[in-house]
Amino acid sequence: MAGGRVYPSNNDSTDGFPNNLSVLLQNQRLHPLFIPESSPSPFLGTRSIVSFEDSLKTSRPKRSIFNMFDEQENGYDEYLDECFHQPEKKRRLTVDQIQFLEKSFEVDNKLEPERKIQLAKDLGLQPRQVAIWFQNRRARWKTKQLEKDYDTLLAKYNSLKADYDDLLKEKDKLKEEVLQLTDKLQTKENEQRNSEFSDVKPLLLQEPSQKPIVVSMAACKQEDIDSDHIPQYYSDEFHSSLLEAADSSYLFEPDQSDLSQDEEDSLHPPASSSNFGFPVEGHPFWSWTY
DNA sequence: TTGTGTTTTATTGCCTCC
DNA sequence: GGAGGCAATAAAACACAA
Repeated sequence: MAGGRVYPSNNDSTDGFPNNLSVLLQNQRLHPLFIPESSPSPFLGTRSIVSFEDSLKTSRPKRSIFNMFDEQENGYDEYLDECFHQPEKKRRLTVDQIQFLEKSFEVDNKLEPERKIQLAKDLGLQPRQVAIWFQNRRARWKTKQLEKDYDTLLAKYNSLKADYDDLLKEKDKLKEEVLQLTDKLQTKENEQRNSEFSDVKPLLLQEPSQKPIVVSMAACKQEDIDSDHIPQYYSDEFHSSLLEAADSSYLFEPDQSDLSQDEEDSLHPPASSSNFGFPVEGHPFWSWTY
C-alpha cells in the first residue's frame, strides 16, 4: 500500500492467511477492554462483532467468537484451524446497535476519540467499526442533503420559471394592448388630419390616391407648357413625396389675405390641374404658369 | 431458486491539520 | 510524520421479482 493507514485487511488473502483473522484475534484480546464486567453492554455477544457466528449458521453449530473459547471441547488450535478455512463474512449491525449509533450521530456527527471508545464499549464493537459506521453515515447524510438541496433548488427554479412565464404572457398582452391603442390613436389622428385636410381643400388634393399631377400633365398640351417653368425634378417620385408631405400634415397654408387675385388664381388652379396646390419648401410650384 | 438491483460494511489512497 | 476525514470503490448482505 503506497499511502494511507494500515488496517487489518479483510481482503488480503494472498498469502493464504485467513481473511480477518487478525481482526478476530484482536477482538478476542481487546474484548475485556470494550466490555467491562462492571458495565455490561446490552449489545454483548452481538453478531455484529466481526465473527463467524452467522457464517457458521448453516454449515456448523452456531457460536460467536466470545463463547467459542468458553467451550472446553474447542481449543485455540481448533479455532485457528476453523479460521484458516473460513472466508471472512461481513457482519451487519443489529437494529439496536444502529439505533444507538443513529442517536449518537444525531447528537454529533463527528466522532472524538473518547466518544468512539465509549460507543465501541457500549455497543461491543471495535472502535474502528464505530469510526467506519460514522464515516459511512456522514457520506449517506451528505448524499441525502444533496438530494434535498437539489429538490429545493428545483422547486425554486420551477416557481421562478412559472413567474417568469406569467410575466412574459403579461408582457405580450400589454404589448398587444399598446399596439391596438397606438393603432386606434393613429386612426383617430388620420381621421382628424383628413378633416383638417378637407378644410384646406383648395390647396390640397382631395384624393391623395389619385395621380393628379401625372394626369394633369398628360392632359396638358405640350405647347401649353412653358418648359422654362417646369422644374427638372418633376417626376412620379417627386409627386409621391408631395403626397406624403400632404399626408403627414406637412401642409402649406399661406396667408391669403394679402394675395392678389392673380396670385389667388395661381394658388387655385383649375380642377384639371389642381395638383399643384402642394407646396414643397423652396419649390413654389404653385406659381407655375401653363 | 436465481438473477439483479440496492444497501451496508469495510478498504484504499489521498489530503489536511497539528 | 501520524491521525483522522473524505471520495471512490469492493464486496458481502439483503430485498425482491420472475
